[in-house]
Amino acid sequence: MNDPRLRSFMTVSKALADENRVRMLALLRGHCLCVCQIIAVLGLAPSTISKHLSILKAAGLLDIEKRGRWIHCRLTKADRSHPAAGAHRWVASAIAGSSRLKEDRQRLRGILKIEPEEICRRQLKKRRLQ
Amino acid sequence: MNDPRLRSFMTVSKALADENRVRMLALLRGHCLCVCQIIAVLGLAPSTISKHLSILKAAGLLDIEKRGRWIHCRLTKADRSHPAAGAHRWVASAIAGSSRLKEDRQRLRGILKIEPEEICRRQLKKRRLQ
DNA sequence: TATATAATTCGTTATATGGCGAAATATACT
DNA sequence: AGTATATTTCGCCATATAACGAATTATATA
Repeated sequence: MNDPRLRSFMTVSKALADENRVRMLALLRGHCLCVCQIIAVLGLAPSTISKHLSILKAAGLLDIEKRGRWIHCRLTKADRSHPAAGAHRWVASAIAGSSRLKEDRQRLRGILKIEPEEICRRQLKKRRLQ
Repeated sequence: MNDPRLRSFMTVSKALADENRVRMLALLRGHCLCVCQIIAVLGLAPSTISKHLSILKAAGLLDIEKRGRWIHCRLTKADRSHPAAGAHRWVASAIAGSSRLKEDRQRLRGILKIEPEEICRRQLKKRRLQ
């Protein structure tokens, strides 16, 4: 079965079928974020976040840009023919008004006031204590 | 956590995260079908199809109408504010051109030429042989 | 009322998925 | 070159999900 159209659709729909990944997409709406910032907002292990990001990237829902040791993520813009484009529109309209995502945005505002270096330092310290 | 907006979105996105359920939605685009017809096209066990249908219904993606012993399914139309409405639009645009779904439509054309009673009779006979 | 039957529910099994921590990788800094 | 560190990969475990067949339910028909 070689059906690229259906397969890429399924990759996107499966990517959207996890609440934490949807939270990530919501965070990235309007922001380009460093992985450590996403970790800080969602409160999941770095390895977990990393896996989620790779799933979203494979689905064409976000782009990853490497800047030295830091990795920055942003929602994809281009290619209206790819399922991901329509998915972004759907997600944006469907999740408007979610209280949980609102809390995430609130937490993000706090995070954005701190330097990324400081965020990473705190996460490292926290992990060493455990 | 009481977040109806996000919860209903997740119910829909999880409903879309299975290939066989997407096949069902594609079949129902433009047709109102009996459960036995869907079984005949997809070739899955009745109990499996039934479970998938209940998931799609719970997500607000299809309506079920009981006509005697037969149950007819159709895509939902109403309520543009529900995530399901946007989902229908996204799915329709994203899966256009899938070869697998085209094959399903082809098979459906054959099925639609047979009386539903005859379909059920054949399925019953087949199951009894096993 | 008894039987046939379209569909569902239930119980079981196999596979997929999400989560973590430890180890590995890659890049900056000394 | 060697060390620190941001992120990823890997291996493991727990849970979720999809599939089936058997038993059940609900409706039509004899």
